[in-house]
Amino acid sequence: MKRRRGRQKRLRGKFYNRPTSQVAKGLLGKFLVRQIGKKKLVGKIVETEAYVGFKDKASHASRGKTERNKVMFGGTGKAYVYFTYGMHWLLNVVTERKGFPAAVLIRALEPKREQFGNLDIKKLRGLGSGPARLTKWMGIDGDFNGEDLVRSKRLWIEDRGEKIKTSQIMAARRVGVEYAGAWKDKKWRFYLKGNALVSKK
DNA sequence: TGAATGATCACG
DNA sequence: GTGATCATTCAT
Repeated sequence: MKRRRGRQKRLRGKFYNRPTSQVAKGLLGKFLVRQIGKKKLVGKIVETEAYVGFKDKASHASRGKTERNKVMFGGTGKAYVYFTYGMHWLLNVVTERKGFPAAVLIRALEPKREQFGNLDIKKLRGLGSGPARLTKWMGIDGDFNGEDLVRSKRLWIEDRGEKIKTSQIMAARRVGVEYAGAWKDKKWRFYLKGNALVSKK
């Protein structure tokens, strides 16, 4: 039996070094891969949010560089992982040029069918639907802060040839940023239309 | 709707 | 040092 191969392409720096909303939309339909020893956890990205620049009041970077957010100011394609609410880890991918703080929050994954075809939708949501759920599922914590997704052997994003049409991409207000003044109404959350793993409608 | 739960940030 | 806040989730 021949193994089909060669269709999976890891995303490179060029993909991430673009305007953040474009990257956020571009990540929909790509696959987040977590390699743990010989095991792989794979989930399709179905929901993202863009956090852009110094002015975005919803962004951690709006009040300048700090110990926590410094990865956002560094190179593109790095993971920005932070702890919040005293119990949750959230995963972002850093975008745009060095020195300009911007990132895409990964909000929901659709666990790959081959691994989880026997689970009902409720259990799949428990794994991948929500930014803190997916990090818990994949075992992503502060140790991954600054991880280079272009080179890492344990975490990356790849293109598996799935094509997403513009008409499938929905834009909405971001979640949990009511404090952000006028910026709370920016439609910088993107998700795949009709997908059951999206965290909020 | 509210509790859980602790790092981070602004302030002084 | 201290107190308020928080890019969430789960149980009530």
